[in-house]
Amino acid sequence: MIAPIVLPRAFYNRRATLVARDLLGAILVHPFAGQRLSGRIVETEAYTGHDDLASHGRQKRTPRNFPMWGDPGHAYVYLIYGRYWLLNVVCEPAGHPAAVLIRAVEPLDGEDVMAANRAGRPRREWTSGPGRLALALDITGEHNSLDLTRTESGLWIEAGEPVPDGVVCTGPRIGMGPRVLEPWFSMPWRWWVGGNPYVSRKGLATCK
DNA sequence: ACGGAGATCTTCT
DNA sequence: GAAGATCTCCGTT
Repeated sequence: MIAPIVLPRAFYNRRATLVARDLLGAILVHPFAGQRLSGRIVETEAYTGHDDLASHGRQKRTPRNFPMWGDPGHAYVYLIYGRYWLLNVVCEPAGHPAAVLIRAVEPLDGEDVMAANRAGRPRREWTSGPGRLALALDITGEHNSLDLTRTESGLWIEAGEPVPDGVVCTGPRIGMGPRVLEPWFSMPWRWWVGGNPYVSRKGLATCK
């Protein structure tokens, strides 16, 4: 068996929209409870800096959002609605706040653990959403700011089968309030694998 | 299938 | 005081 390739820092040291595209097909890995929990990334969203009304990078630096200003390739895990953890990967050079939200994965390894973590829910609902996948893979605030380019961190992302352009869809980000007008037709923010059952939601879509 | 409300922490106005 | 990169439950259609 060929050793898996852990995505290197240079992969993340680019514009968030490009990283969001190229993360499709990559494998998120979290060893937990003696097993390898993993999933194929099938949906992402890009968030950038001061000019992005929806991004935490537009706000002041705070105890919550500080990882966005750090080195690319690190995790930014934050609590939303006081209830769910959301996993992001930091992009762009340090000092430029930007990140990609992992919105959905397709379960690969550790399915029995995921099933237990998702308490009897149908397989489709294990990892089809940013909050859900964090529950399924046991990703929490303890993983905030870990270096995802090192397996020693206990959480990392491996290269997977590339997803060809013909299968990729783009659209506006999910959950944006009325204040945020998305120029998604000129600059795609949300990326997903067309037709994949684990994509979290339908929505306006451009597919090739 | 669809819509509304609640849970509950961080940040902003 | 209110809104938010969410999810689940419970109501009605």
